[in-house]
Amino acid sequence: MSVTTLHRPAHRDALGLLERAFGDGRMVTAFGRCTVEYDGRASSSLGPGDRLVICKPDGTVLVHTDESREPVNWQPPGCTHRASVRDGRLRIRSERSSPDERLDVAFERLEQVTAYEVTDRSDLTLTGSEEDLRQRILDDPSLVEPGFEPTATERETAAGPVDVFGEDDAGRPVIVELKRRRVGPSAASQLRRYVEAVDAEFPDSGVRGILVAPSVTDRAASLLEELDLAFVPVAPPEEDADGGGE
Amino acid sequence: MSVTTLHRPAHRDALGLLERAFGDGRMVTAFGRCTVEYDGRASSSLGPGDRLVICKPDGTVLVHTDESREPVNWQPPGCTHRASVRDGRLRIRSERSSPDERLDVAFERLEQVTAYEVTDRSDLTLTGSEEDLRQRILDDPSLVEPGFEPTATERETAAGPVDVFGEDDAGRPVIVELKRRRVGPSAASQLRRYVEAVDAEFPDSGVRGILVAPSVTDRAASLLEELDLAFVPVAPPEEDADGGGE
DNA sequence: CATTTGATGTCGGAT
DNA sequence: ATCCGACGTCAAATG
Repeated sequence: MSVTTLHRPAHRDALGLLERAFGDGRMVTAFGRCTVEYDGRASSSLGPGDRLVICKPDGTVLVHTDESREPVNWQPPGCTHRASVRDGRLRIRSERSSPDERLDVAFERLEQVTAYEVTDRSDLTLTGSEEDLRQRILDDPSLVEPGFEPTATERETAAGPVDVFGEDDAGRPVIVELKRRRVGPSAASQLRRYVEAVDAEFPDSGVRGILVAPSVTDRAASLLEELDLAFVPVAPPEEDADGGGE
Repeated sequence: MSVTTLHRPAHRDALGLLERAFGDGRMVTAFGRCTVEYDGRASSSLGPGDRLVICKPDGTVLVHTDESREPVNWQPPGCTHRASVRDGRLRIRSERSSPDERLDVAFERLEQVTAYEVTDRSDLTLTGSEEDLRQRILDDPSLVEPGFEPTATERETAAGPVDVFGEDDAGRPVIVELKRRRVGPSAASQLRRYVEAVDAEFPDSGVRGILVAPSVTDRAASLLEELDLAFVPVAPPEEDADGGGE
């Protein structure tokens, strides 16, 4: 059976299903009125309300309300779940160490508990990432500027790895920092740190820094100018402009 | 009825439930073997597999596998969901504009569909945030250094708002940058931008920058030294050190 | 709207 | 394990 559901279960029955599901690696959802306590990197307390709780076999817990993409409370992968009944409430506790963190959900009313068998899986293929932008630059370095010649990607510097490293037509070292979307001041600072690091490696070589992104904010533009860094606009990856459909 | 569940429903029945649930603002979960296509800020394609799909009345869609805290695909709040049946598959489409984004889930096997009525809600109270750290500093400025006197929080500068602004015992302007956890080089850069901005406001006033955080990485430490910025360690917010019984 | 920054960010990769 | 930067980051506060 791929899905097992209990509707308004007795605690005893819900507990049994949860323990079996946790034991054999099934994913679980529980819905009902509950409170949630979290303690770890921070601490939080959530009063009674209707929430959907998801427990994954990898140790993840998600507590979702009917709003927002983000869970109101959660536990990351690697935790261990336990279910129990105390004070007439069904409880789900999920813990981990390093860092020590603990999440407690206590249901005062449990509407439904479901266990899912997840067998099939496929991988996601994503396009439009910074990696794609780098590939575009490597395919056509003149997108950065005529005469630019990439010599390395992810080149290590004292300030961290540089996206694309190369030389301009005058033989000067060029550091290219890629961003897939409009950037703020922090990207300029980041680029500047790289330039300084490489400048220390090759004193007086005239190291240049070029930020490649769709666009920059005003503040970032000022900062780039002040730091003597260049900005090269690149169009964001083409939408499949297939007006399509309907 | 607070929860409505259909087990291995006919498409027609599932469609009806989805349309009703979308119409009257209920939250929905659907589990089964499906493919997912996304196009918007990036594009992605997800082959057939077992996933839990959550549609919220605020326009959120989450597609979860049995691993990871993060949905493998999603749509943020503000989208509009529609359900349909085409090519013998139950489909859920969620779209929004600005930016134009579209998510399509197509079930080739639908194990269960559930609609939830979410009524109750409470607010989360969280402690241990940067805001808490600021409050601690303001309560006891000597945590930064003896003689430090805060004069403003979120003080505006050309580089953005400064966490805590004040004066040291010699009357020099002090910029305090707070971080709730161990910091890397970017925090040092950020602080440096603030210092430069304030230095431009008060030339030759000897503006100082102090980073307050639990700890810093080696690279950040070097950078701080190089930039002539100070670091003051603060213990992370106390865990309720109630060793507590097992 | 756009900008900026924090987050229990999470995640993946490299050391 | 720590460090580092990307992310379809998200979400809130602010102009």
